[in-house]
Amino acid sequence: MFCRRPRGLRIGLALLCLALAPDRAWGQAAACAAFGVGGVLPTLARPALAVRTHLLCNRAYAVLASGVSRGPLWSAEHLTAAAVEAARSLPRRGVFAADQRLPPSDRAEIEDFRRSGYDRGHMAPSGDMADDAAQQESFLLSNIVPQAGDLNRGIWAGIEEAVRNLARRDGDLYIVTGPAFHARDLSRIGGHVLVPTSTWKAVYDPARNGAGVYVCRNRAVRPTCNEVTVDTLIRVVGVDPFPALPDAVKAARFDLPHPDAGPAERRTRRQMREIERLWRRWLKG
DNA sequence: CGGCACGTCAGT
DNA sequence: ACTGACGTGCCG
Repeated sequence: MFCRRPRGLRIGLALLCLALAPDRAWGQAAACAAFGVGGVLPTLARPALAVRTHLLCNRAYAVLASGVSRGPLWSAEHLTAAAVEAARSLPRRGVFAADQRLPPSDRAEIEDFRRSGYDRGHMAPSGDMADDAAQQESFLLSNIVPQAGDLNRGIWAGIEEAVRNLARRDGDLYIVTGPAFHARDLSRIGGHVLVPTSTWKAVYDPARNGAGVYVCRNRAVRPTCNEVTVDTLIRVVGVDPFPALPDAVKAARFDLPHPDAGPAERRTRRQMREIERLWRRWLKG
């Protein structure tokens, strides 16, 4: 992970690579670690996810970029109330750009998203960033996945806002955001960039010593969200957002604030059929 | 992701 | 009318 090209490396070689890493890489890793609970960044519980990954450190978040999905697997932040205050008075702007730290074979390009039908969805949100430089870094495509517009601009935006409000109220939060890919229905845009089936946001609240995860279906028609435990995220997605947390905290349900209701969702034909089906089952007993 | 439930449809 | 393969949605 610390090496630029982990392709084909086995454990021993990876350790060697770690030992030989230049000072700058060590420094980056150390700075990065501060974004994780207890100084520990997220880990991958599913080994298949680890191929062609690159750990990238930014001013306000760390991200693990995948050359397979050509996007982030997780973005980790430590969001403070002070940062939220500063972000509030900062104009929201930035320029989407390919992340030149990644080799061309492992990164998304602007053209991949053009006319794809998907929004460029931030993992670490631009609205969390307290200064211009940090905000610009959030627009790097290593922090971006293809996201359904109604999700990105609807309930997902509401979740981001609700989480910022929680950070203001409780002082600080550790937040890890990422995509989930269901092998059953994978698609790509631009021939390269994998479209996630869901996007999720894990939140640890030190003030209340609790953690929970928002999970949203990344689809155009009915992009609904729900909450699950950290345990469920680890089992299903294969990312442990908070490895340093005790098992009891990961297993416990924890109420996260509900997002502000987005624009009223209109009822689709599919949804009507579902309602009819449930109604029939109810009548049967 | 995997497991279950359900709907569709083609072939008996 | 029955059956199994297949697709799709939901859930944790």
